[in-house]
Amino acid sequence: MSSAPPLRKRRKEARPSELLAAALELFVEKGFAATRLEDVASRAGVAKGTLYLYYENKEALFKAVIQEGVIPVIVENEAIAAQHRGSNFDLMQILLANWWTKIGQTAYAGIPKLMVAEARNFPDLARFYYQNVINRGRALVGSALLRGMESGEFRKMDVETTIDVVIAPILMLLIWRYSMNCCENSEVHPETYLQIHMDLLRHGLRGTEKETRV
Amino acid sequence: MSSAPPLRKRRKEARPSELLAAALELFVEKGFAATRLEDVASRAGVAKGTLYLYYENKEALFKAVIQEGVIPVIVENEAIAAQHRGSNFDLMQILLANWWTKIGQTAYAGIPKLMVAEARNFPDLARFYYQNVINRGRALVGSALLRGMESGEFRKMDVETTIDVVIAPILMLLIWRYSMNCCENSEVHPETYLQIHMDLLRHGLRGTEKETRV
Amino acid sequence: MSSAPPLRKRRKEARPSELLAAALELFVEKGFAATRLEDVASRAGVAKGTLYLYYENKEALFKAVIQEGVIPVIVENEAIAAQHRGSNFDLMQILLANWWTKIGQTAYAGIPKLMVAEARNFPDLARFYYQNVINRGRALVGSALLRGMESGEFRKMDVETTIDVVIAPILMLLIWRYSMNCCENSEVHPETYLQIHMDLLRHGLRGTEKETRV
Amino acid sequence: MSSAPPLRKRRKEARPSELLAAALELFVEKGFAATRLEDVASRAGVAKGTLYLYYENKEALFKAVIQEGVIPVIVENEAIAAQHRGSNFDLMQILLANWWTKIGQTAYAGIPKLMVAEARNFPDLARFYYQNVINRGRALVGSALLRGMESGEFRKMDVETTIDVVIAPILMLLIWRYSMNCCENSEVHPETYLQIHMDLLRHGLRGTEKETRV
DNA sequence: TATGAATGAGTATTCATTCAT
DNA sequence: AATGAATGAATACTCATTCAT
Repeated sequence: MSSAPPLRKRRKEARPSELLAAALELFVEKGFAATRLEDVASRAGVAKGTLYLYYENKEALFKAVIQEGVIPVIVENEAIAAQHRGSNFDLMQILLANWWTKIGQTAYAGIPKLMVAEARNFPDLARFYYQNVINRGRALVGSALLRGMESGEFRKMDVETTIDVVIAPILMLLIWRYSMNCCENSEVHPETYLQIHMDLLRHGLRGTEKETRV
Repeated sequence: MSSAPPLRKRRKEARPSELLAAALELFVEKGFAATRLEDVASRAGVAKGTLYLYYENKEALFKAVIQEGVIPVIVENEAIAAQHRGSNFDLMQILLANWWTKIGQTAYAGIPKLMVAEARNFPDLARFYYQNVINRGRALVGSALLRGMESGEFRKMDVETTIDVVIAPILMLLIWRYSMNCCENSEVHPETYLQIHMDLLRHGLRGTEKETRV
Repeated sequence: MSSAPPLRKRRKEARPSELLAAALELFVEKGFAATRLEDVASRAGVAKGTLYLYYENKEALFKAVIQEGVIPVIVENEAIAAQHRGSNFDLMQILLANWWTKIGQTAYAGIPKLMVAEARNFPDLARFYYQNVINRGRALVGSALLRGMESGEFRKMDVETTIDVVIAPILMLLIWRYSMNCCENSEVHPETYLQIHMDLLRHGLRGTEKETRV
Repeated sequence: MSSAPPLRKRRKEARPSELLAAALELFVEKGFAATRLEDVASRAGVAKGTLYLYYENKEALFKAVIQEGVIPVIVENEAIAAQHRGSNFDLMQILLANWWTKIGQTAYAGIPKLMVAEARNFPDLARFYYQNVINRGRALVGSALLRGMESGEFRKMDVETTIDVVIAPILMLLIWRYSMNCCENSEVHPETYLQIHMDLLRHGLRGTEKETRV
């Protein structure tokens, strides 16, 4: 009780992240449409109306979840990529590792499945996510692939399409976990999965020796 | 049995599949929750109440859609695999081609996204789908991979996990198409995509020359 | 039970007017915004959802009330005016008498006050009412005034403004009854009120003898 | 007491009228129910909670607005009438002119419509308004009419009812302005309107020459 | 069989009011 | 006195399901 800020204030500052955490959990668990804001509020320990003091509506809440949770990782990865020198395949591994740590192993891991499931019904959200997450993520992979192809580290392929093929298993890993996990034997070991994916890619993307020499 | 059966009877017998077709389209387009049974009925040319003569409720209709949808193609592919001799990579290409023709290019293409989106809400349906579609699909890929590894055509890897990595981009192609397609530049060219996927796999799975010789 | 139409059908045909009557009562009693559709429905003896089978939403219900109740009287009066020959003051008396019988002495009498009270908050409704009721009512009075001025029956005055002055006491009579009626001694005797209004108008509008002769 | 009192104190004492002014504007603009107390507070430059230090609740605020609004003008007109000698029609014109200046051309002009719209919901307020404003206003007009009839300046008519007929267009002018003004061509020119009203009255009320002589 | 009229549970959002600071 | 964070009651509208015809 010495010099702590008043309780009211302390709570006010903590509210947004408490609300975002509760919203993330419920969105991931039940989907966007099926999540009741009253449940979000009560999980965060406040009343329904309080939520509206911080977020204008359900969509704004969702966007905030994405904004706070996912975009920072994209930004981090953009910085990593900008500084990186050397093997482009190594870069992709580093980006993946960071993404896995910050997203794949956290509560945010449920977001890709959430987006896939709700995109059609909430085009605004889909567009927001597409522009702020997907597009930027694709750009990261794309530039690594492009530079690798130019340097001879990778074979020459259609870059835009290759991006999607490269990303797909990574997304699918999470989508799987948050959809079909009901079925017992569907337990994938993520680290093994990612390792095999990258292993296949290493061989699959590799330029011919001739090209590499050049 | 000379001419076609009387119209009314034909109609009556055709009802279930007409309803399923209408339901598939709408479920795929809007998702389960957002699909109105009235719309399903009117697209099938009947009144709302009629639907309930054939399916107990919305959930039963959904299950019927899924169950009718995909299994026949699995059966076909199982026959193809049983007869196949020679390169296991070729076999995988053949299975994929058949699957693409029968599923990927038809209205059933929307089912994977639908299952992913709704699995959590319909655990027993998810289990059904898992056992009858996913497991059998995985088994097909798995035996091709296994035989390929044994023959030296493929490198040795953890088979179960590799199955998932191999399948993931194929599923993701469809999931993508039925979720994020709202966003302009997300136009993937499926044939190119699949070709690159198989191309990466060909190189990625290939056994070392040494092993192959053995 | 001889040849009566089935109960269901009979009720279906009666619904709209039952709903409109209930809506009129409640709108007039509580105002548009404060009227709960659930109350309208239950006063009409149906459930909330049933209302939506007949009227798309609250505003549509309101417009229907006006359409069914008020506009026909306007139409009648337009027909009366079209056929009328002779004194324009007499015409105004006839129009007023009809309006008083069909509106002023029925449940629709509450509508002017309703519109005045809610117009600002529901501009769509206001516009609808203005165009379909007020404008046409003003036109009726306006053409009587104009012809009367041309024939010398009335003095020459600014017609558009005179219309409003002539109509005002008539509207105010109803507005008064549905607002300040709470106060005991505010009991106006409508027939006397209207008679005095017309009496004042008769003298007030009268052309000079000179003009009349012309 | 030389200079103005300290700012803070002046502020405090000015609060109530600042709040009433803000409330009047908003009540008139949006109606009672649609006015948000937060908007009233912020227009008056205080926080929401502050409002409750001065007025117990929304209803109390509304009552205060009405009570402060109009009575002073009634008092003025009562004084004018008490002193007046000569033509009773002239007196009515003078009273109207004063009322128009002090009410019709100020923010108070919105009060009649406000009272009409809300009287049903606030019966005791309506009674207050009736007794303190309407009744006293009617009495002013009534005594002018009565004396005019006695002197032969006006025809003999039912005084109580004539009062209402005479007042109606004046009230309606303001009611109109604050309700249906949304609709384009409903632009009334107030001065013309009032002039025509008084003009009609002058002729309408006039006693027969015979009577006048007596 | 087939219809479609009727039902009523379920939810995002607003805002008057309270009260800890 | 003044603030503004927190509360929770209140309501339009949708749609799966039922059942009289």
